[in-house]
Amino acid sequence: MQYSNPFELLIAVILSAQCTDKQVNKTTEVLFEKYKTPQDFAVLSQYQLADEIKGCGLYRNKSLNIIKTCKILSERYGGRVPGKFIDLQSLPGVGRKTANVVLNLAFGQPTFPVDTHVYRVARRLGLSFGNTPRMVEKSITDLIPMAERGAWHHRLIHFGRTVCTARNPKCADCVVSQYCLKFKKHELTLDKEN
DNA sequence: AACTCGGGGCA
DNA sequence: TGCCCAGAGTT
Repeated sequence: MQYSNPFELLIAVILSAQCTDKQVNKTTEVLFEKYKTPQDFAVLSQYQLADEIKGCGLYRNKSLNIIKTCKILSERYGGRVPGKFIDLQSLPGVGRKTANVVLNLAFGQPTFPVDTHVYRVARRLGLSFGNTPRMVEKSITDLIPMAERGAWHHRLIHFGRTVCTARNPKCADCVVSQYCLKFKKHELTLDKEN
């Protein structure tokens, strides 16, 4: 994702939940042409914004959250995106994953955003010392050099979408099944439903 | 832990 | 057509 400032990045990442980057790019290309600042978004009605972002799904939640977030940004943060995790995560529509994406891409902080694919793959392969999202996050962050974070993020996601899927993982096609904790413990099998 | 939101992607 | 989902919030 290439966005010209932290605010556009934040909005784009909020929109990207359960939605493809392609759809987000198509939506934001039009959206940021009309509205550029938190103040521009804060005065929109929920229905106006919902209509603009409809293509990204979950539009009722997202439009309401974005408007709330933009009001907070303009009233409490001088119209700027805060650079602290605690501040970001407390914004409506912003969870651990979104906050970490913004911290990494907009503020250059060494975070590793953990989405559902990274979360699942890390636990199955035993890349994490614990099962909670923040333990997976810390384990992965410690394990992978920040210079390679972006590349590994995409590799793990692609791996999770194509091979190490949530249901019916393709263990027969998996090049690392011999190292997989779940596979060794027979909690994953070659063809049974998981 | 389980549910909801929802259009898009894909078989 | 029907199933799943490159998340977060609520109960």
